[in-house]
Order: sequence, then C-alpha cells, then structure tokens
Amino acid sequence: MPELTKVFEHARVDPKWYAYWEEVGAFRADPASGRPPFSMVLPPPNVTGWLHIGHALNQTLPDIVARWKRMHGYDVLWLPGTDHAGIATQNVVEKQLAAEGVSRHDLGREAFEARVWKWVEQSHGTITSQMRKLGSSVDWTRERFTLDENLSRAVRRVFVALHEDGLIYRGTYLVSWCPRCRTALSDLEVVHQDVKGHLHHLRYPIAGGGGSVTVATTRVETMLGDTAVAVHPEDERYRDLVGRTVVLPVLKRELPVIADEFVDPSFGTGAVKVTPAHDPNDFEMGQRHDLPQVSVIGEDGRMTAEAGPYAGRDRMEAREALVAELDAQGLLAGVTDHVHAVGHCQRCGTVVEPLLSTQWFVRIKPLAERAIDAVREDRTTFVPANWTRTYEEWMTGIHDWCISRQLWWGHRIPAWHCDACGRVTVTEEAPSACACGGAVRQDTDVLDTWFSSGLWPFSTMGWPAATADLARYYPTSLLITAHDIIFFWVARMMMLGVKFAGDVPFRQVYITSLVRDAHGRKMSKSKGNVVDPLELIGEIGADAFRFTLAALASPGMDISLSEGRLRGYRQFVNKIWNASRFVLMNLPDGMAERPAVRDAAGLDLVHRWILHRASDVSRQVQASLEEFRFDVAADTLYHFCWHEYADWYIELVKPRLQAAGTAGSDAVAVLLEVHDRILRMLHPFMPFVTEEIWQALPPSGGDGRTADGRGRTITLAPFPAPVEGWRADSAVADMALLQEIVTAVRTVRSEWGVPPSRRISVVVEGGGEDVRDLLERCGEDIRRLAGLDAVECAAEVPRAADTVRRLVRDFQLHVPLAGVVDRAREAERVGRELAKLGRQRTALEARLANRAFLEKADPAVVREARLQAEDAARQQAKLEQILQELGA
RNA sequence: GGGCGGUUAGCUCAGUGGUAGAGCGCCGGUCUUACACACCGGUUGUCACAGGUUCGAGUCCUGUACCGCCCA
Repeated sequence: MPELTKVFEHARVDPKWYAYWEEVGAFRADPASGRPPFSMVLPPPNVTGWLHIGHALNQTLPDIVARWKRMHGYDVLWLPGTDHAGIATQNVVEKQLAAEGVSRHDLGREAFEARVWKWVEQSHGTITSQMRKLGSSVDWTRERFTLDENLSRAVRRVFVALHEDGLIYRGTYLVSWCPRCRTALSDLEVVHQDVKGHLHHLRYPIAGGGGSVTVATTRVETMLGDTAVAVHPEDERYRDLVGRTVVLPVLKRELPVIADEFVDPSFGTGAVKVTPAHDPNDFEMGQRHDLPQVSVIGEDGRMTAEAGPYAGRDRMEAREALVAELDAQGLLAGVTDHVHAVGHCQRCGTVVEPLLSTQWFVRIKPLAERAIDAVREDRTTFVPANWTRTYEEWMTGIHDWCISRQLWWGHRIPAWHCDACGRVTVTEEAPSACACGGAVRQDTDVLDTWFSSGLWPFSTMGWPAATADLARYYPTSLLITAHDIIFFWVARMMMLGVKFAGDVPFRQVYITSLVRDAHGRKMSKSKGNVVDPLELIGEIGADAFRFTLAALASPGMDISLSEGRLRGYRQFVNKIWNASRFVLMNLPDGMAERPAVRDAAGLDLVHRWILHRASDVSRQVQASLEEFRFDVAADTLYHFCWHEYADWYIELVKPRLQAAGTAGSDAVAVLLEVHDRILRMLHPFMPFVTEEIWQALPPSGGDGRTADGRGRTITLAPFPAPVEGWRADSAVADMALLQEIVTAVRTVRSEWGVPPSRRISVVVEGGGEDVRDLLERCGEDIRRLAGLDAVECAAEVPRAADTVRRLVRDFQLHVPLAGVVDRAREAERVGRELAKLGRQRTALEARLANRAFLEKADPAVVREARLQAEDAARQQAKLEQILQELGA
C-alpha cells in the first residue's frame, strides 16, 4: 500500500486485485483438489452489447455465494459464458446495417454471419471487461459460448435424439410470426400488450336472402380469410341459421354457419367469423369442422393473392380500406372502442401475425412431466419457494414449442431435405446423399436460442462426452437468476437436463428480483431512467455498488436503486477503509507476523466484549447467507462494523494501544484479530477494498497464505467461524451499561450546549455494585468518551440548583453545569419523560390486570411484563422526586 | 378471467404473535490527532382500510381499495 489516502480510491485499487486473482488462479475450479465441490453456471448474457443493472445483480449475488463457499474450503466452479442470442443479436447487427443503408440480403448469408461474428467479438469483450470490473469470480478457463463447437455438437445430439424419440416433429400449424423479423416465434417470445382499438361489427348477408348475421372483429382484414361463421349450439337466436350459408362480403365466398361450443354467446352478437389461417382459436375450430384454411396475409405482412382486390397491400392499410368499403356497402353495422391484448414481437415490437407455416416443434408434454416431478420430489427447490407454483402451473399448461427460426444467426437445424424424393434426413453430421440417392441440402432454418441455452449446465461441461467436470460438478449446486426467464430458461434447462444429463441441472434455484429505478419504476430506454452499472461503479466503486445490491436484495421484492442507499454504502466502504488506516497506523513498527490473541478470560472487558460480538456476528452472517438473506447479512455487518466496532471499540482501544506491557500487546492482538475477521466476513460483499487492506496486514499462520505466494489472497482465506471460548455475556452486559452512561452524559451536554472542549464532572448516585465496579474498571474510558474530568460514585449527592440530574436504569447522574441550566426547561423535559413512562406503565399494568393474560401467556412474557412494570414504577417515583426538587 | 407480490418514518426498505426498526434526509452542536464520504445528540409513524381469530395482531384469517408483475 504505497500511501494511505483519506478516501478509498477504488479506481486505482480494484483492477490491480482482479488481475492478481486471475494470475494466482484463485477462481479456478480443480476437480483433483479433493475438496468438496460447489458449482454454479452463470446465466450467459446475450452478446447484444453490454451488461445492464439486472446482470449486475445476477452476478453480484452468485459472486457473494462463490466467494463465501470458496472461503469455506469448497472447490468452487462458477462457469461463465455468453449466449449467441439468435434473434436479438441478428436484430442488433441488422440495425447497424440499416444505418449504413444495406440489408442482410444485400450481404448474403455468409457475409452477414461474418459481420455478426465481428460484432460478437466486440460485445464479448465489453461484457467480460464489465464482469472483471464488477469482481465476478468466475473460472475464465472454462468460459463458453453457445456457438462453441462442443456446445453445437450437444445441440445436434439433442435435436437428433428428440427427433428419434418422436419428440421433435415438423408440420404446418398456426405459429406466431413477426413480419419484420421474418421469422416464426415461440409463444414466449410474443409479448401481449393492451392496445386501444376498435371492434367492428360486420354484416354478413344470409345466402338466398333473409337478412344478415352480424359478427364482430378487431382485425377486419382477416375477414378475407374467413371460411365459416360460428354460433354456440344452444344459442336460440341462431338455431335456424346453423347449416345455412352466408355470403362473405367483398369476395362473395359462401360460408357455412357452424355450431361450436367454443363460441361465447354473451360476447358481441354471439356469432363469430372463423378464420382458421389467422387465429389460434379459429384454427382449432377449423380442425374440428374440417374447414378450409385461407391465408390472406403473407410472411411480409402484406395481403396475399387470396385477398383479391386487396392483394399486395399492407395488412394495416388493408384494414382501413376494407372498413371504408364495407361502410360504403352498408355492411358496417357499427364501430365500438375496444381495448384488447395484441401480441408484439419481444425483440422488435412489431405486431405479431398468426400465420400458417411449416416449422419444427418439440412435443413438450412428456419432457415437462418429468421436469415437474423433479420439483415435486424436491430434487430441485426454488427460493423463495412460491416460485415453485409459477413453475408448475406453466409447465402443466405448456404448449408445443416452435423451435425453428427463419434467421441467419444460430445453430442450423441438422435436417437435410432431398429434392428428389422429398424425404428429410435428421442426423448429427451432414449426409452425403439421401437414402434414395438424391442430393440433399440442409434446412436453412436455425434453432431458437433457448434450445441451446437449455443445455447450458451440461453442454458447457463437455456433454455429450463423459468428462471429469460433468461427473464432479453436475448437477450444479445452485442457480441464481431473475424471475423473467423462469419459463424461457430455467424450465427448459430442467426439461432437457432431466432428459439428457440424467439428473436435474441444479439443486437449488434462487430467483432474484428485478432492479428498478429509485422510485420503483422499471428501467427503460424510453423513460430515460436506465442506470448503467459501469457508470455507477465509476462513481462509487464496485464494492459499494455490490454491497448496495446485496443490502437491497430482500427475497421476493423488486429492488429500487435508491441514490441515498448507494451513497450510504459508499460511505460504509470508506468507513472500512479508514478504520483500516487506523489499524495500520497503530501497528508497532516492523511487525512481521500477527500476534495471537491470548486466552480471552484474561483480557480486558472491552476486548472480551468485541471478541464476543465478532464471534456472534460471524454466526449470524453465516446463518443469513445459508438461507440467501443477503440483505440481512449485509445489514448485520454494516451495523457491527460501523456502530459497534468503529464507534465504540476503536474509540476504546485508542488509549490501550498506547499502553505498555500486556495491555498494549493485548490491544494490538485483539484489534488485528477483529479487523482481520471483519475483512474476511466482508470480502464476499466487497472483494476489492478488503483484499487491498488484508494484503497490508501482517500475516498470520492460519490465514491460508503460503510461502510461494499461491494463496496469498483473502479470497482463499477461511471465512470466520464463531469461537466458543470468546463467549462473554457479562462483558456484553457491562458494555451496555457503559454505553448507557456515556450516552446519557453526551445527551446532557448536547441539550445544554456544553462544548466538547469543556470538561465537566459527573457523580453517580444510587448505583449498585455493578455500577461501582464498572466505574472502577472503566472510569478512564467513560471520562474519555463522555468528555469528563471526573466521574465518581456517592450514596447521596447534595442537591444543587445548577445540577442536571438524569435517570439511568435505577441510578441517577448528577451533572453540575454552572451557569447554563434553566430549571424550568429541565422540568419540562422531565415532565415529558414522566408522561411517556406513565403511558408505558399504564399499558403494562392493564395487561397484568387481565386474568386471561396471566393464565394464557407464556410465563416468561408475564414475568418480563412484571419486571418492566416495576422498573417503570421505580423510575416514575424517582423522576417525580427530581421534578419536585426542580421546584416545579 | 386466473395466479403472484406489495401497501410500515419525508424517501428507499427491514421486521421470527409479546412496548414499532435501519439507511438516507431533517434539526442542533463539533475541524476530538482513522474517516467532514466524519463525530456527538435529537426529531420523525392512525404499520392502506374494514372485519375476524387470540390474553395480545404490523405479524395469522376473511373481505375491500389502490399499485405492480406473470399467465390466458
């Protein structure tokens, strides 16, 4: 440590230590280590740009776990990597091309792919650099990318195996189609948003005269593809109409009127138009009634030749034109405002069109069933547990998964089509020819990105080969990820892991919340409230940023990234820094090794107190981390470090450090011991500052440092364990008393405006043995902390006019303050205290007067209430006396 | 329509049935030799509303209102 600045300089310190950790291989998993394994995979970020604040949370929490487990001696594998993110990445690059005035079609598939690879290199570099700045302790030697050769091989293996099992099929069905991306999407990639639209009521004339039937629709243009009108079979109004035909306006096609239970008689007129080629419900109705499917909208979002006079027009344009035409013909029965959910492309926001299309699908029910069972059998558990239900419900109602995408970026589907016989050959490697001898060409489609992400926990470990990593680290111990990808990712990993890797992919899944802005609003570019994690790290440092995320990460609650909290935790990091400066500045010159703390029983009260507390806190932090209460662990550490260790212990140890003999050496030993434990407990939360300081502390035999330099890092030092021998309940009680006395004096000083420079004196009246004993042992401490030149005990103190008296427990402090005391004001204060005490006493006595309370409440609670009531009564009496003597 | 979560101090949030807490803010005082990103002291509440269970409810149950998310 070249120089000790007053403010922690994260920008100077942080990069140094990350490089060091990598250099000594601190994060490398070692299957041969003989230590127990603990494994996680990082949810691979998309190579679409850079990490956002949500990624920061989803790296900080697992990093805390990884570092904590490592310090407990586990052989930790935290495997990093990135996702090629098919449609998302393709869109990013297409936008860049558009800015240059070219399309991917201008480039052609190969050149386009090359262009994307170039982008991937850049984005990957950005992401990994961000991860290093954040301090993520991943094993870079095992980094993976979903398009790596081995991961691609895993994709082909799984595709072929599912196909052979009959779980992958190809067919023509209604799929969600993005006309802008020009690809099919899975249900999950369609985002439903409420849109204000219009419900158009259209009259379809009944064939052969006799009026018309009115149907309602929000998508008028699809009428051109209608092949029936449907009513509910029990709907009296239309009973006679079933079996007859109506005439489709404009195209003049005759449509049968059918009866189907699906129709809701209470919606609109109770009669609906049926468009099997453009609506999922109508598609099914069409199957039931064997209706023709007429596609009037094409893959480009324009009307097809089937649309007659509207062919070639944009779907939205056609809608307006049709409305006008129908209106002119008197077939528009009315228009009402209507809010309805419209599907939009998750990646580009375009309104999705349900289209008939030939695609590859995964028959998912059989896979889902096993994945549901795995969770029911607790082979995988969710934290918080209520996500289990969300998972189960979605898995239960799951639909087949459309996995083919008409993109150029991704894993090519391992299927080869024969031009001669039309047969499709599905194999891992390209066949030289079709079985019939005909030439084959590979399917041009690629797979849904999530198909490869679904294999991530085992494909990254070498599957399908039986590797040592797979044997040792699979199933992984824990997955930490956000709730918005439970369906996309967690569910798919479960299904595919159970099916192909022989077991669940992870034993526990901790679901994190979303990070929102300071006022709980979702961050979005359009709102302009997006917080860039790198910017924040630049401002407050990675340590403070991480600590903030941990402190705010209470389970099940979204995180509001409040500026106040961020600033507060930056100050906390600085507090740790300065407490460390204090420790380092007070070490004897040339201390080569840390002295051991001698038997606690022989130590001074303040040492026994802080050792007891340090031990207690390590127990609490351990317990909190075990149940993923990062917030509670952070809070415990914050309070202990700042408000016990820094505020009290450091102040109390100052004079002791100057003392000669054992008093001085004890002080150094305990101070170093506790400080070292604090650093180690804080390390998982704030890795950089703790390493910086720890490296400057004199080493100790047991802290994991070895002669060759390997292991000379706090990252591999043991996480502090509680020490039974440090238990000192009496020291804790004595300290509480000391703090009460000091605080009472400080309050008097503050209230009467006594400047810190002015020494005053205090006489304690009526104190018991414990008080006298404390004054004897710690009189000097009390004088220092309260700014006194004398503090003594007396059985009876003569009353004096300018003496302020304060009640502490059952004794009182007499503080002579010549010339500043206003008796009336003091009487007012005592009066307020008395009133408060009276309220407390009344409430307690009311409880004690209640027979039911005495009979049914826990005896300990009753006893406690009694003691409190007695205390209150005693204090009341004394305060009344004080008040009286004040002359009020 | 189904499901999940939330409503606690000015703000952001903890809170295991037993007298309401933290950080930030606010008010007053301090450059006390680790830290002014500090120190000392103080202030701050119909725990959304209405019922119920209980000796006792912020905490458990039911309902209502509002906010948010997911699914259809």
